[in-house]
Amino acid sequence: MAANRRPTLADVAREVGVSAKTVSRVLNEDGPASAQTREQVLAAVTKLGFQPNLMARNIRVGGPDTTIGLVIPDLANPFFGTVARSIEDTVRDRGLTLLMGSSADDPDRERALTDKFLARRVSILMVVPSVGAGHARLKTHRATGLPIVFIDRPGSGLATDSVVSSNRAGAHDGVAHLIAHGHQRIGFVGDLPAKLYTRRERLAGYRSALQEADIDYDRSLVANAHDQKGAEAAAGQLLDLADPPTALFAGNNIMALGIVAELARSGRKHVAVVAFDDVSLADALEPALTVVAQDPEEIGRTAATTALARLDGDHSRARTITVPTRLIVRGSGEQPVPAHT
Amino acid sequence: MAANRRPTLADVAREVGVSAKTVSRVLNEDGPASAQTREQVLAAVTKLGFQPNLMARNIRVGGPDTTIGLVIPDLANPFFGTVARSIEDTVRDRGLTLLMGSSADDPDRERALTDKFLARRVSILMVVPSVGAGHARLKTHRATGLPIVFIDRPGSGLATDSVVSSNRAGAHDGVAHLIAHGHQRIGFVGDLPAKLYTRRERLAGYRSALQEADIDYDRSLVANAHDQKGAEAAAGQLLDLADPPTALFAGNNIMALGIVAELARSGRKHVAVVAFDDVSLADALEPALTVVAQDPEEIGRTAATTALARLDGDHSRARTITVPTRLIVRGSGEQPVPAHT
DNA sequence: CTGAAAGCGCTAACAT
DNA sequence: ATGTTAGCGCTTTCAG
Repeated sequence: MAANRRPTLADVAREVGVSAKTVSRVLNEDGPASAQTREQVLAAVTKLGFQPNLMARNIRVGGPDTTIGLVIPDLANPFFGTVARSIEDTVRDRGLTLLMGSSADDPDRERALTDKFLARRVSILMVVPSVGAGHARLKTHRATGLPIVFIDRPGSGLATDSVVSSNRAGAHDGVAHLIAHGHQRIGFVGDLPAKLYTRRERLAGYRSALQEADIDYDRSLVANAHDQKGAEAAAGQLLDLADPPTALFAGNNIMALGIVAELARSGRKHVAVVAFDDVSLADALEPALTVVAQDPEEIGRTAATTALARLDGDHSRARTITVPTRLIVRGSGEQPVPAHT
Repeated sequence: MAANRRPTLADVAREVGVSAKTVSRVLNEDGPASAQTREQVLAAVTKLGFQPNLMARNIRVGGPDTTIGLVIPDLANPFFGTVARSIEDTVRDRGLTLLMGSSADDPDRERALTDKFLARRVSILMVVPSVGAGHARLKTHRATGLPIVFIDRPGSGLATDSVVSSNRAGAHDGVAHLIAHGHQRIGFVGDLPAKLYTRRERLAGYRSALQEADIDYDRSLVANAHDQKGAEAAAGQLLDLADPPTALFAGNNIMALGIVAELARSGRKHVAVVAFDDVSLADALEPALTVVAQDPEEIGRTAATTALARLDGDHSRARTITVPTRLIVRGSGEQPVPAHT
């Protein structure tokens, strides 16, 4: 039961009676090899169960490792999970493997993860940056040719590619939809921290829609939370105001879950709702949930193709690519405004 | 703009005027070092932006790499995403990093991923095995001491640890709940392929509940699908039967989404539903969705602790650990049975 | 077509 | 407290 040593190139070479380099040649289809040696080598490889050590190979070749480092806030969040799958699908035929981790939106954890990825010499680094994480230290890595792409939010202190949703326009459209259906007092439930890029942008879209309709911005209608339970509480508080909102706008998918759960729990079916980001079962709710849908597949695909282009020598200026959102009207935005008393 | 070479240990050593080994010692807190050299080294490290090459280190040290290889069917599926996050949380303080990939339940893709992970000398291999993927070839890796854990389903051809839900008992309880509320014709919408372990087990639980209640098993009430759209169609077909079911049991979370969507779309609110695996917004549906909840956090945690124990020298027999499910009654299982005509 | 030697970046095992 | 040598498993380079 002792841990057997794994076979190495040299073991295979010895078995066949050739040099290590010959085995290497056969396996990598580098240089020529006689049909006979090829077969012998392949047979020995199977017999010994040899699998080349990719780390050793990489070390010698010197280039980056065939991995992509990906930092997202939460592996369990389906939005980021979908982004990740899309990235994977896009890079698969390039032979790249995903190294992943959750930052929990904590800059220290983000940094720990990126450092690990850099120490592993990833080919590409992709990060959903946390508030408070500086990225200036990544400059030297950019200089070595490492493509860095920020996803969902731009990074800070580093000019590099980023891929974001049309947060401001999307939120504007969602709120305008509510206004078009007669709502004047519209609550905003956003995620925390308040400085989060997506929250700021979406709040800006919310405000611009209000302004367009000559509705005064009322700070007391803006609430915050950082998880579903918090969003439930935030929604409840807004609706308990003396002059409560008749409609709510959810700043992201988790906030949407909280708002919908709270309305269902408390039986407030008359409150109109529009959410930023689609959620499953939105269709099956009563009323069905109107959303500003993001396109996580496209976000992932864009991030990946951008990074691959950089890897292939694209030296053009850093870009911020905005992936459009789409208002999907399903009904919850049209809940009637209560008659004035 | 030329790709600068990254600094190496030797560069740092040269900068300070010491040997490479000394730098190594300082960085790894191996052996002693005078306060002065330590400081000089650290300064040089910062100045040059040196980051040790983990691959080179690993190759020299010879042990496995500090990574965990994790193969799941779909990075975007929140069930597996939650399992992954739980694994990550459990191994974080051991310094292990996740190497992940989606198999799409395709044995070839599963194999390609595991091979890549093995070539990277992962410390632990965790796989949600696909139907048709043989695992006998992993035996030699087990023999070298590599912990292998199968998640959600047992592997085939290899005696190793696995962590699964109490599929059979859970499905039994869910179906029994429907029977207790008067349902006699209960449809089963399961995922594909039919040979999938979880599907078989859950179907067995369904059948045992029927049998317990002396209800004949009717094959025509069993439908299959492999995605949400398919589940919608499958549910529709079952309900269009001449003698349709009055209740449906969903074989997993995706099937649940399909069934609920179809019932909402077609306005068949009278059909009772119980789903295997919880879904978000289940609470907010009308009626709220009764589920047999799995515990993905516990599954991930158990898989991780089991693997870590193996890494720490636990040589006891391979175990299959069953994580209990829990029936969460929310209402959808109590939809009344239509009066007989 | 094949092999020998050198070296990738790092650390183990001895020196000193 | 520090340095030297060797070598991890592989590939590059240069000879044959």
